[in-house]
Parts: sequence; structure tokens; C-alpha cells
Amino acid sequence: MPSKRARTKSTVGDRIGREIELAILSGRLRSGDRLPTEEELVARHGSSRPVVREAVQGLRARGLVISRRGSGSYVAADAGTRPLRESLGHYAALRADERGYTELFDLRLMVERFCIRRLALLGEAEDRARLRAALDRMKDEKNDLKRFGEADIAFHQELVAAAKHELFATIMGGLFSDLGRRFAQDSYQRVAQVGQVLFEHEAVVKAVESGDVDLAEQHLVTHLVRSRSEYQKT
Amino acid sequence: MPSKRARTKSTVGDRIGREIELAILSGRLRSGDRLPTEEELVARHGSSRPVVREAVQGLRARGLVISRRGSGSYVAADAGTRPLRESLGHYAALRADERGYTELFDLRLMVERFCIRRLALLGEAEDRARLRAALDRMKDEKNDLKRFGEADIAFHQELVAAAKHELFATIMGGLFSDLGRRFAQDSYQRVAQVGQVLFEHEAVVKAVESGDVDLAEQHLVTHLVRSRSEYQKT
DNA sequence: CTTTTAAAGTTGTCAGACAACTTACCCGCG
DNA sequence: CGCGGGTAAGTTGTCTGACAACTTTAAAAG
Repeated sequence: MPSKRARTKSTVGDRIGREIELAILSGRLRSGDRLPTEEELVARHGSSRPVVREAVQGLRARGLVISRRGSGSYVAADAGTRPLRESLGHYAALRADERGYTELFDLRLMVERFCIRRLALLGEAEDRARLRAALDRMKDEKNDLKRFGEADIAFHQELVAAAKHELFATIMGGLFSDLGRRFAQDSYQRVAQVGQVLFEHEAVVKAVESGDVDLAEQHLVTHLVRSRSEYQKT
Repeated sequence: MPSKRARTKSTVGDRIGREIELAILSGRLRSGDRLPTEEELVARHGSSRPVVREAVQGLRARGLVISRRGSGSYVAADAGTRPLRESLGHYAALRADERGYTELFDLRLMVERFCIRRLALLGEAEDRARLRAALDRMKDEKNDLKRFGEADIAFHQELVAAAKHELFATIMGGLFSDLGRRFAQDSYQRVAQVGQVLFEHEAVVKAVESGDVDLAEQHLVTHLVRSRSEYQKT
């Protein structure tokens, strides 16, 4: 008789952690608010300090909480988006094989397509100006391959940010995070590509500025697909 | 010895946690492998047991590791996908307002569109049969609203699973996880919708079976958009 | 009023111990 | 010799107590 699948009866620490997490999720504790002290949590749950500490440590590991020695523990400023961004970055780092890269690129392509359409269709003038400014910064860095690559990443993140879609901005942040930044990083081994990239970006920005939704999407897709094939060549 | 980076807030536990995490990410520790015992980690890092425990607790909280009392700690079977799935579920639970729902729906719509196209275009016969089978299960449950709703969720997850896209399957899993399952759950307040839903699903499945990519996408989008507007009416 | 210093408060780390549970081995029995 | 049961060793979960490192507050000194 196969005994019940290794129960690992929810430890006390997990229970306390979930309670605090629920307080954050429900809005009772907001960003920047201070958590009860460990001593207070011990008293409230009738548990011991190591258990309470492990509960808080769990929240800290997931990015919901930060602790400052001597002061206390607080709900992280970006408690809403950071766990998702980080776990996507970890996922990207873990799936380093060809198939994983392809799948992540599928996601990136979908997100950017959505955002460029929204920006061209509904974007305010100032939002489109942000994209133009990001392109200008790329031009300024065209002599430094490393900084050019960073400006390129910034351009694509600005694209999503200008579309004012928090979830997609978070996803892009995860794709380009420290752990997942092989995107677009190895693409600029040769100076010859810089001109091509600028040209393609220019086409996208111009289409957005003229409000041509389909053209903007088409130029963006062309650019990204070519960028992916460049990567695959290496 | 005070490190050069005096500003560093990284605690010893975090450092140990990152080391183990790196071992998992780099493949030195694979799913199911057992971690060193706490005693061994203590000896290796010259630290104390509470610190080591907090390090492991951090990994456990993020879903990379599971611990079994009396046995040891092991790399989770789904260490690659679980953190992403859970953090997306938490995000969905956190963004309970109208805008958050809209943004999550944007993601869901994009993912399902991608997968239905791939399934209609490249899917094997057996993959398409899985979708048909999921639809049949919905029909079997059409007299029980609760179970019908669950079968509906299963249908949409089967759609993504049949497209064999691990990342998107993980994302859908997060959207429909315990914490994020307000999707499609409140939609079936009235029996009248059951027939409509079955009709729309039938259209999608038929289009997939006939290999009509655009038609399948169109029917799916129609269904999902109507489903969203149903939700918004409440 | 400003600056310095002291005190209280809070998290980080350490040590040791016992409890709860799992695994593996050994022994007795068939 | 094979096999089942029980026992011992191994491992994580929890508790207690204490001190260290750091922050914040408030009092004291100028």
C-alpha cells in the first residue's frame, strides 16, 4: 500500500509565512510597511524564534520582504513584480539550451508585438518620444559595442514601458535580468551589425510616429527574427 | 574579517543559498538529487546550523528544493518550472483589480493564440486528439457547473500542453493555479452559458482538426474575448 | 539649537539539545 | 536460504538561551 505521498506536513514556519504573505496579498500590509518584530510573531503564534525566522526568510528569498539588521523587516518596494521578474530570470538562466532559448524568444516576440501595436495605436505623443529618445541614445553609443548592446536592451524595455503594460514590462525585465541576459548580448560581435540594427530600429520608430500599426509590427518582427537568426548562427 | 564591500547586505545564509542554487542551475545538482546534509553544509562553510537551515529554507520557499524529515533535502522534481508558475500565480492573486485582470488576460490570449496556431499547423494527430478528448470530458460534465468549469480550465491547459511549449504551459499553469484561478471560474453562474461555451469550443476543435490555422485562431479569440466580457459584466 | 553619546530595540549568528520521522541494517524465524 | 520485523543510526523540525552587529531614539552635553 503506497503510503500517502510523503506528506511533509506543512511545517509551522510555512504556515506563518503564508499568513504574512496573505496579509501582503490582501493589502493589509503595503509596500514599505514594517512587519511585526520576530518577538511579536513568536508571541502571536506561540512558536519559537527559529521557526519565525525561517518563515520570514522564505518571504525574503522570494523577494516579498527585505530585512535590515537593527531596524526590522519591511514589505519590499516592488513586492508585486519582483518575484515574477526574478523567477523568469532564473528560468531563462536554467533553460540555456536551444529549445529553451526559442521558447523564451517566442514570449519576447509576442510581448513586443503586443506593445508596439498598442503604442502605435493608443500611445500618447510623449510615450512615442520616449522611444525616439531611446533610439537616440543608441546612436550616441554606436562606437562602443558593449554600451551599444546595453542601449539596445534599454530600447526594447522602453518600448514595453511606453506601452504602459505592467505585466509585460515585468516579463521583459525578467527576460533581460542579470540571469537571463544572453538576449541580444552576444549579437554584436561585429561592428557591421550596428548599422543594420539602427536602420531597423529607425524603421520601427518612424512607423510608430506615423501611427501605422501594422507597419510598426512588421518592422519589429523583421528585426527580432533577424536578430534571433543572427544568434543562432553563432 | 569585514569584507571590502561593507555596504553588502548579503547575509551568510544568502551566500550559501546562492551557491546551492548555482549548483542546481548549472546542472551539477539535478532533479531528485539529494542535497548535502545540513551538518555537511555547516562543516563546509564553517557556519552554524541555523544559518544553513535558512539558506535551504530560501530555496524551499522558492520551490527549488523539498525537504523530508528524517530523509534529507532534494532538488524538486519540477525545479525548473515551479518557481515561475508559482510566482505568476501569486502575481495574479495580487493584481486583483480590473487593470490587473485585463493585463493577465492579454497574456493568456497571446499564449493561447500562439498555441492554437501551432497545434493546427504542426500538431500530430494524437495531439489534436487530446484536445478533442478534453472537449468530450466537458460534455460529460455539462450538468455540474462546478465540474464543468474545471473541465473548461483543463481544456485550455490541454490546448497549450498539446502544442508542446513548456514555457507557455508553465505560464498557463500559473494563471490557473490555486492563487490565480479566478479565470473562468465565476463565468458559469448561469446554465445558459454552458451550451454557448461548448459550441465555441467545438468550433475551435473542428478548425484544428481540419488544419485551418486562421479559422482556429479566430474562433478561439472570439471565445476568449466573449468570455472576458462575460466576466466584466459581473 | 546642534552635536555627541548612551541606551533600547531588532535582526544576524552561534551553541546545544531533544523530537519526529526515515532509512538501512541485522537478527530471528520460517 | 529467503524473508519479515524490529532496532539503531541518520536527518530534518523545533525549542531554549545567549551574544554580536547594527539601527533608531532619546537624553545629555556644548
